[in-house]
Amino acid sequence: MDIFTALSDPIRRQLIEALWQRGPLSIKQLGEGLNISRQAVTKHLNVLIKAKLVSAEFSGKERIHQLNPRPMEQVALWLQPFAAQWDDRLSRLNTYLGEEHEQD
Amino acid sequence: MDIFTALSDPIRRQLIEALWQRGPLSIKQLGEGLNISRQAVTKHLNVLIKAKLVSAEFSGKERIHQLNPRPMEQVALWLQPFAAQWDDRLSRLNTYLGEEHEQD
DNA sequence: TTGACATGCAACCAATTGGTTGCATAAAGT
DNA sequence: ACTTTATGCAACCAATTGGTTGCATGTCAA
Repeated sequence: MDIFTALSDPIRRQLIEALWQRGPLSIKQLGEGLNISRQAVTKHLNVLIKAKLVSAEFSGKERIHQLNPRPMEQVALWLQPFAAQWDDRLSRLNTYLGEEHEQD
Repeated sequence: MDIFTALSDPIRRQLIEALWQRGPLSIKQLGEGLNISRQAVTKHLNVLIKAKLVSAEFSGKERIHQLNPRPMEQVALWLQPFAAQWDDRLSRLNTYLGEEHEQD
């Protein structure tokens, strides 16, 4: 599953934000704010898992999810070249990235 | 049209890259590398236009497209909070952004 | 003015998406 | 043991997506 696709759904982005802000959560907990069925939440989470953005493991009967934000780096790296034409702040950031800080 | 959705398709990302690298191009020119019909290219371009990522105007019989990368900033800004947990380079960048450089 | 070229519009189609409901199962609480 | 709770699996569905083809239109070149 492609990461850009995984991030293209607002609900999935909300799930990511929730995990970011509130730490590891179960399916039910993650679904609480959202106005969709539990199964719909599961589907979205599975998309995120396939994209490696989220990892899950069982703790008893609960499936606990954890955010794995590193894959999102790919997106940031794709965006970089274009950043030069954005606002001042981001163009300075782009300059920064373009300096001798490469490591890979 | 949501920007994340616009960026979620690989062909649309290719179109963006083409406009970035080769400058303003017509529909036909943009479709040349791709193995899909002209109309499919048009559809993708229209998605990018609705997302304000691309602007187009006619020059004679040709519709010339231009990249408008600034809207992508939104994506970068969404990504930012998570960057702290990425690699060293990006976490330093995040620190940089988190300093007193805010402006908005 | 005739023909070639670049495009728009519309119909159509298969596959995917995002959602649902119903039922089954395993873990935890009483 | 019984009940509740959290989940998985599968079927189903409507809407959207990404693609196609056919035909119409406006522009440019000969």
